[in-house]
Amino acid sequence: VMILRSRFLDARRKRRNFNKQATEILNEYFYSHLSNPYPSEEAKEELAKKCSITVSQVSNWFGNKRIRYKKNIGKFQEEANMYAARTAVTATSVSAHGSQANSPSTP
Amino acid sequence: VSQERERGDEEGQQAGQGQTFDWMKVKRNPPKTVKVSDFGLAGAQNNAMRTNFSTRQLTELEKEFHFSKYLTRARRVEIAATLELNETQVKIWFQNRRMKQKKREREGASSTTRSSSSS
DNA sequence: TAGGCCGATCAATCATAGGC
DNA sequence: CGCCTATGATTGATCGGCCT
Repeated sequence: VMILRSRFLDARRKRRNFNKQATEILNEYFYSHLSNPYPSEEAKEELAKKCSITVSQVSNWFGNKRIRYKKNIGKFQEEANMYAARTAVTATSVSAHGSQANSPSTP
Repeated sequence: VSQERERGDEEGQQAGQGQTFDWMKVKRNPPKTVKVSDFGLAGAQNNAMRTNFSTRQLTELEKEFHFSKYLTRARRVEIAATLELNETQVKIWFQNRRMKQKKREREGASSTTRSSSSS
C-alpha cells in the first residue's frame, strides 16, 4: 500500500523528547507505583505541572511506558532497579485483600 | 480509581524482583471486525485486525461529523453502506472522534492562562 | 436484557530524534 | 552519512461502568 500517507497532517508529529528531568520524574512515579502505574487524573495533572508538559502527554507517556515495559520486562529491569532504589514508596491504593507481601528484593 | 480487572486465574506470582503484577498480564481480545472470509461462510469470522480507513472514508466521516456529532441509526446504516464499513466501525469512529475533539478543546482552551512565567 | 456513550486504556504503527 | 533503536503521538478497537 502506497499508503497515501499524505499525512501532512502528521506534521504535528514534530515531536520533541522531554527534558531529562521530566523523564526522571515520570520514571520515578512509574517505578514507585509499579504495582499499579495508573496515575489518577489529579496525579497526572501534578506530574504534568512538574514536568512542564500537558496531561495528555503524561497519559501518552504512561501508556507507552506500560505497554513497552510489559512487552519486554527484562529490558527495563536495570532501570527498574535503579529507580526502585531511589524511591521505595509502596503506594498501594486499592488493596483490599491482604497479600501484599513485598519481597525484600535486596539479596 | 483503578480499573483493569484481571479475569485470569492464576494466582499471584512473585518472581522475586521483577514482580509480575496484573496490569502486566492484561491482554486485549483481538478485534472482531467481522471480516467475511473469502469463502463464505460459515461462521468463519476470522480475525480481524485494526482496520485502516482510507482517505476517502475518513474524509466522508469527517464530513458527517461536522454535520452532526451524533449518529442516528438510519444515518449510521447509510454511512456504513456507503463507505463499506460495519455499523460498529462507524459507531466507534464517531465515538473516538468525539473524544478526540473533546481532548483538543481541553488543550486549546486554556491557552489564555499563560500567566506567570515563573522563570 | 440490549444497545449506545463515556473515559481510560490497549496495541500496533507512524515519524522523528538520537546514538554510533 | 546511513542504519538502528528509543520515544512521543495517533488511532481503531476493547474494557468496565453507567444510563436509558
